[in-house]
Amino acid sequence: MKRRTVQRVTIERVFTEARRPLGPQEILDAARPELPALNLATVYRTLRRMVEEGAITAVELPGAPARYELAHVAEEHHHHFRCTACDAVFDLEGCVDGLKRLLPAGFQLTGHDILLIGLCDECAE
Amino acid sequence: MKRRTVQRVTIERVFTEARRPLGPQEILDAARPELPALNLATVYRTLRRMVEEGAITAVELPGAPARYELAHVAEEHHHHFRCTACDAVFDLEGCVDGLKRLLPAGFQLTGHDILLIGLCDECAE
DNA sequence: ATGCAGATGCGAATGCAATTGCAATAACGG
DNA sequence: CCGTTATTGCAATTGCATTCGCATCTGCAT
Repeated sequence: MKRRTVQRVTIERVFTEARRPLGPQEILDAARPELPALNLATVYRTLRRMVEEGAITAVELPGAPARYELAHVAEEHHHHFRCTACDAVFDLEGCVDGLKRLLPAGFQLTGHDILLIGLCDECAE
Repeated sequence: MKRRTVQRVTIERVFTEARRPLGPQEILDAARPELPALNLATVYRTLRRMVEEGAITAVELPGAPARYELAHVAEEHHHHFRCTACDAVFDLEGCVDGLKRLLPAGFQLTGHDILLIGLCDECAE
């Protein structure tokens, strides 16, 4: 039977408060102030569990370990922004047109990823 | 002093003939018919060397090891397509407009990656 | 043809993210 | 409040891509 532990509750709250995709270490850092004993292995176990349950989904990024975001966010088609200074990832709203135009003859398009890169508001100051 | 070995010449030719980004194992597979003794470590060493020399550049992909493409291809701004069936990556020409529109207030845009996903012409048949 | 670095092949080793074994801990139904 | 058993912390382990050590080989200047 599934139990509602402090660790799990805290990790869930970290997600809802962050409002952006988080990596395992980011989650640990965010949770440590309130739960100093939290272990990275527990974070990984909880992430895996939450993915299986469909509570969160993985955000794969080029050349970086995956981040995770709440499933209800992921349901809305959207893309991401990565800050080159603080390495945080943010959700973007909306999409662009004209992707099919890039497709070579005979290729079938089933999906796409767009990643904007630059400085987030905090790092841009 | 730098030497012109069969291994290196073969790897260079594999690149020019492939006309798409290649991963280390793909390079090995493509070269093996003519150079059965070629070793993966040599492929890695050669790739590293070629990156340092500026002959090729790395193509980072979400959730997959990097591929490499000839530098003169990379100089032209372009994006990539990944086939979900054969896992090959292809170069695309052109780009799209309206990316800035996705940017939240205060964020600075310095670059972007676009990856189209689907079936390549061969796998679509 | 010769010699000497540079390059290769091979297996072992590394780095890093992610996972696991296990004893200790704690959630929760009764 | 108890007992069961899921969950945790911790350290050790895995898996995978990539790199390294070193003896051997081979371009290439002489």
